[in-house]
Amino acid sequence: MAIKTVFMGTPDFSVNIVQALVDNGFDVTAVVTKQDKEAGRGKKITSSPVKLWAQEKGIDIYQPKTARAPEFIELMENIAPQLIVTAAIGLIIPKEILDIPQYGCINVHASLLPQYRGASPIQQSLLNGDTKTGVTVMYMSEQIDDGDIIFAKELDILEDDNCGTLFDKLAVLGGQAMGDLARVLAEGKPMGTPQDHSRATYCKKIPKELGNIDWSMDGKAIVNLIRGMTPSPGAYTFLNGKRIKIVSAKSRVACTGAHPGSISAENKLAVTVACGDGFVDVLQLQPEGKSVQSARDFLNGNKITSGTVFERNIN
RNA sequence: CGCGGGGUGGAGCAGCUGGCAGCUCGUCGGGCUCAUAAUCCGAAGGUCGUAGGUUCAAGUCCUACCCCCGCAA
Repeated sequence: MAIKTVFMGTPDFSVNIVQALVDNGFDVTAVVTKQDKEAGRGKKITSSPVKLWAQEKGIDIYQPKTARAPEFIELMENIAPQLIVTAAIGLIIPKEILDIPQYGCINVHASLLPQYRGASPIQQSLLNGDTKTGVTVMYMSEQIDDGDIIFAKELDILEDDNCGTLFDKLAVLGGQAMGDLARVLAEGKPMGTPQDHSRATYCKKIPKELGNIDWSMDGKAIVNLIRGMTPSPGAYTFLNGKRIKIVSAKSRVACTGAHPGSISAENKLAVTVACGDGFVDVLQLQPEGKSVQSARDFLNGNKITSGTVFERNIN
């Protein structure tokens, strides 16, 4: 028997989850997603990925300004779903709605809770240089990501992973988790295990200024910053008054008296930058107005001489 | 009509005030090397985003359009 489900989510990550719900036999009768907004060049009106997906599938779409609105609560009562699944919905769900479905309101969160509750779990785990992450399937409560855990799936973070690749991997893992969820629900409403609240950590929305690289930091920290900020909003630095995004890099510890940020153009395959405890070999970058290019291409087109310095400000 | 950068041989770039299309890399052939992402010699490869216009002459000036990208949201 198909479980009547309402899905709530907004970004691409969420699309994978709903798609997986459909693939696993859930009866997704409606999706709730954020309102359309002006975005991008030319300020065009843009719909959320979940909305575009639902339009294609012909599934009902609701875009409340706030989930607390009485008419929205009433709407949910009328739909009377047996289950609500949420994934990265930018809305706070009131208790009145949490209590509607018999199977509860289940959230998919991109971290191993209780670590990284909040808005930017994937970014934070990379910024901290973690080697393991995962997705947690849990009941929603009235507090942020603190509900009882149904189950979690782990994933190793590789050195080459950045926010973009990890996002994709976790979206896939989240999709698999929906398959697991379907099997669990087939045996009735599962019991959740309370989180160890004493070990909880929180992460807020990442401010884009964080991407401004401080070359005096340790190489490892700079590389983790780059990994966590890429592809969006990106880690950046300035050269000759122009912003340059650093897309990927490796670090190595070495003795150097070089001024942090100064470039040594010895290697043709990397832009080698001095940092706090050695060097950061920049492998891919993106000058303002250009597209992403390899360090090799960058060096071919720009006459970089040793002593050129990446700055923190426009100057 | 939010602000701005850009579309030039396979790649990344230069080409100021219009007058034989250049640089770095790659590719192909050859030399030197135990060897090489090193080095030397040589070669191929471009309707300069598209369509018009100005001019004796346009990559270079003017007009319209298409595409890519950064910022801001």
